[in-house]
Amino acid sequence: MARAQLDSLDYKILHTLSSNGRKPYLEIARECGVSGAAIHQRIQKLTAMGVLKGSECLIDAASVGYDTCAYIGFFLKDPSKFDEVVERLREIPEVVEVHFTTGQYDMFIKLYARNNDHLLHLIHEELQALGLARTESLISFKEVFKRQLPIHQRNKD
Amino acid sequence: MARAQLDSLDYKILHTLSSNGRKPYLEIARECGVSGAAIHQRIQKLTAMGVLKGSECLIDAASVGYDTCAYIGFFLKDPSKFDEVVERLREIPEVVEVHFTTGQYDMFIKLYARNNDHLLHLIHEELQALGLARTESLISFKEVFKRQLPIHQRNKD
DNA sequence: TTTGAAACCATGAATAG
DNA sequence: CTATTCATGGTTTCAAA
Repeated sequence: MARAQLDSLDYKILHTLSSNGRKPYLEIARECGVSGAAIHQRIQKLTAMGVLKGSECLIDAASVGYDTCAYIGFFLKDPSKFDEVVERLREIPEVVEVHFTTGQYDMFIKLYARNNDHLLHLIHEELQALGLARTESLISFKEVFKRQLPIHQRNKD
Repeated sequence: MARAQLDSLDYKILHTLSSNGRKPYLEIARECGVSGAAIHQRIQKLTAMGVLKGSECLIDAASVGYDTCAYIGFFLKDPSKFDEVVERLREIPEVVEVHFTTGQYDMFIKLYARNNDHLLHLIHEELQALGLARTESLISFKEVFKRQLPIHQRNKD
């Protein structure tokens, strides 16, 4: 997706919703000095353009039983199987991000596991079966912070 | 945060909101066969417990001018300055995640940049000034997918 | 957990700038 | 093409039980 042509009201809406996905449109409208219907129409436009891709709640991982977060980089034994590997990664619910990267690895993923045993299980039973070579894991023992992209009123070109 | 004691209604609520942060409470209530007030009270409880930590909208990074996503691992020259470094990373808006990790690095961060030049600027001007040794960058040229933690009705112990 | 009531909000149509 | 007003029905929220 290319850079979208957005004005300052669009940015204000995105900035607002990025920190509170449930903020009422009317409240945003009051903060921006426009009508509620205007916000509603902008949000429909941003969604249709693919700039806004839904909303989700933030859940504390440890509270729901995921104590381990890890990043794993790897090369594939058979690089022609990229797409197939992606599809199989999609079926492993613990895998929450998949990137194609430059340099050090072919692919780089983020996953959550219940504990270290579960992580080992995921790596040995689920991931190795996909045909990986040279796997490297990086275990996060503390996520110090996590936040959204910076959305400015006016982004410079 | 330790594992919370949650029942299946709590999990159903989290699962529902994790894919649609704006779903009306009454609609969730109908799907779960309880009153709207019950959902409202559960969400207040989950929020007070720290299980639910707000909600945010999903924004397409490229549409708002961020074409480059990178992960950077590094060691600190002076490991006693962890906390100070975290505070300074917090002031760099492009840095969206900070982890303390085992093994390969002291710290591991995720950031977004407008383009490769901007990434280079961030690394050389902003990050190096924090006192880093042995930095390694990993540039994602495609985020194949990104999704939420798996939330099941019933998580096994 | 439920009900019920008041306040509030989302949504779309029609209209005006 | 985008914003506004307005009407309708749905939603949030709180107190009381």
